[in-house]
Amino acid sequence: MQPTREKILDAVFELVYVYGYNGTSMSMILKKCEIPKGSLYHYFKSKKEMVLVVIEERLAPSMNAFYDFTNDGNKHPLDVLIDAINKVATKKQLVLYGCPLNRLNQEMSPIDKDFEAAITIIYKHMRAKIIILLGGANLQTNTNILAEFVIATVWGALSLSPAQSSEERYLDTVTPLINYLITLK
Amino acid sequence: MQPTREKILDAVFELVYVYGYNGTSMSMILKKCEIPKGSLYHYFKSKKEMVLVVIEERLAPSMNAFYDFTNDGNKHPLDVLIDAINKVATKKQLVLYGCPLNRLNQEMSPIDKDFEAAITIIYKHMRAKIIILLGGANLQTNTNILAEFVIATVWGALSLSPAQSSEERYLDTVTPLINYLITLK
DNA sequence: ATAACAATAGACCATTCAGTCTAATTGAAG
DNA sequence: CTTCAATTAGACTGAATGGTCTATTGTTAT
Repeated sequence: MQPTREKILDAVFELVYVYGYNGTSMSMILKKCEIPKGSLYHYFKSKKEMVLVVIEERLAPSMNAFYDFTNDGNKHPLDVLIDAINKVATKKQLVLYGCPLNRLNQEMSPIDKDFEAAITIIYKHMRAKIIILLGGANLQTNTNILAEFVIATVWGALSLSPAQSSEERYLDTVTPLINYLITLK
Repeated sequence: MQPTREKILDAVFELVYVYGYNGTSMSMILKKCEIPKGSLYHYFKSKKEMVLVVIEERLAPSMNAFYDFTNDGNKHPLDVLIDAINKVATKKQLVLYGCPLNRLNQEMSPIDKDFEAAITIIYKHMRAKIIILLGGANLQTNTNILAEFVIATVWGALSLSPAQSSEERYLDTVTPLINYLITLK
């Protein structure tokens, strides 16, 4: 069986992803984990501190996994990037709820410096990986700007009304992005 | 002096924009308006109903104003669109907090059907206006997809970490989008 | 002037919130 | 077995939540 602390982090990650920080209550978390309150507060001293741990131990790894391009050997960097963009479509939760980092960012960054800082670190790490990847392509374009553009477009595409969200719609929305990237080769 | 009902709607719009639906309490609203609770509940029967009214009477008009292209006479449709994209940079609040429709969408659409419906109506209306605009350009591309791509990219660019948000950064992020649009002429 | 309704005023309510506290239970080390 | 800390357990707290209720004040029509 999963250790209590890990069980809590998993539950908090999922609940905050869907309901947001302010939309997730401690009682929802306790119910989902089926643990007593004393256990939770034994591991974490407050709700905020707990979610900050979730950002580090759950959100950061899941984002980094997505932008880990080290395996791709001799492909053109832009094709590696395009593959990553397409791969997003296969993750049902992403298509349905959007990027968890972006969601939390929009909710919390404007109102809490600690969240903003934690989220910004992950964002910059992602962006750095893309910039490094694109660096190997000798493009005419500014790769810093290009990396940010790609992230913005993917995040935006994932945030379009969940009402009609689907794998196809995401891929449609992202088609011009891919067309543009191809022209840069 | 502004009528009470309008004063409430303005305050709720601003507070929900920054703090989100769940992050905005009735007491925050009452404090900002400096009105007693009885007045507020005289005009609105609940928090939810009140915010739905804000969506209709404040959010929808402010979004529609942005995508009203009727005035531009003989310009190329793509230039009209590019102007609109650039104009976003001049709105400090947009650059700082992101698109209010997108923010509310991400927070509420996954968890409340009524919010999702109200937000989707505004979104579709915006998109329709862009599609009509692009229709006058006889492009080789699918204008439906292109419209969604543009909205996604702008929303995404506005959502990138508020920590370093600025007019310049937004314009940078959006540069590849504009470059791409120019190639379609 | 008075009736009738709209609007203001804020005390009050049940519930939920995040968080505390003490006690019981477990598990590992000696 | 005993000791001692880690963990589980959940009753409890004070503050904040969204919402109700009754009383008062303004305004307008007759």
